[in-house]
Amino acid sequence: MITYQINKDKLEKAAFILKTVAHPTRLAIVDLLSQNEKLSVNEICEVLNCEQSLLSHHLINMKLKGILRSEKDGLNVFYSLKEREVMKLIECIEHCDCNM
Amino acid sequence: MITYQINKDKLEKAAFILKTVAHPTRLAIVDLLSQNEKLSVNEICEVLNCEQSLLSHHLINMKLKGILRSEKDGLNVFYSLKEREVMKLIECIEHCDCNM
DNA sequence: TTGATATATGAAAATATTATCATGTATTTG
DNA sequence: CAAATACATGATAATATTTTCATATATCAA
Repeated sequence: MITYQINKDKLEKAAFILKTVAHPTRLAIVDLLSQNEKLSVNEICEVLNCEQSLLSHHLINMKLKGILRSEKDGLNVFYSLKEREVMKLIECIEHCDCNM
Repeated sequence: MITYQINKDKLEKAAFILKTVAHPTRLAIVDLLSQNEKLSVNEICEVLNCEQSLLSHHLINMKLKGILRSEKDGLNVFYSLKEREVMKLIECIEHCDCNM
């Protein structure tokens, strides 16, 4: 008999966070921000070579989901990691050698 | 000037793995299998209360992406975690307190 | 105030994922 | 062999995500 105790809520929450990060561009954003305290949309835009509006959508989405925070300074908006824990995901994935 | 060295390939690979796991049912599967060396489709089906065919799709998908392995034994097919590293994702997520 | 720059917004289009259903295959049992 | 069980498959439908594009807003500088 298999027992299973994990909270369904927790799973959904976790999947939700994972989904937020499970995208090359968004993963790159997390990665970038784990190496740079804060970056403006424009800076990220250039480094990642991503269309401004699309990047904006991503950033806002990630902020909404609690992964990033933003702070306005004049014309710029600087984004930074809200939960530096998320960095661990990247590390974990980098060490994980799933064959594909 | 921001430097960015991460391999684009690696990001895509990582996002790919993450996507595979970023789903409540699939996360539950990983979780279940981290606590039980191997389980048959039927067992997982019952514990998760998931429709057989849908579960099969999930399992095969996860196997295809290198997260699970399967082994046939008579009528049953037993699935197990191929990369126990993936468990760390769960732990990580559980400790991560992203506010949502 | 005008123009330029940085970012956001929202609708629509393109694409991908997830779920459902009907049916197929393999294995075991009687 | 026929029936039952466990699982897989594949098409389609339902839904969600991602991208694009046109435009809006805010701030700064001249």
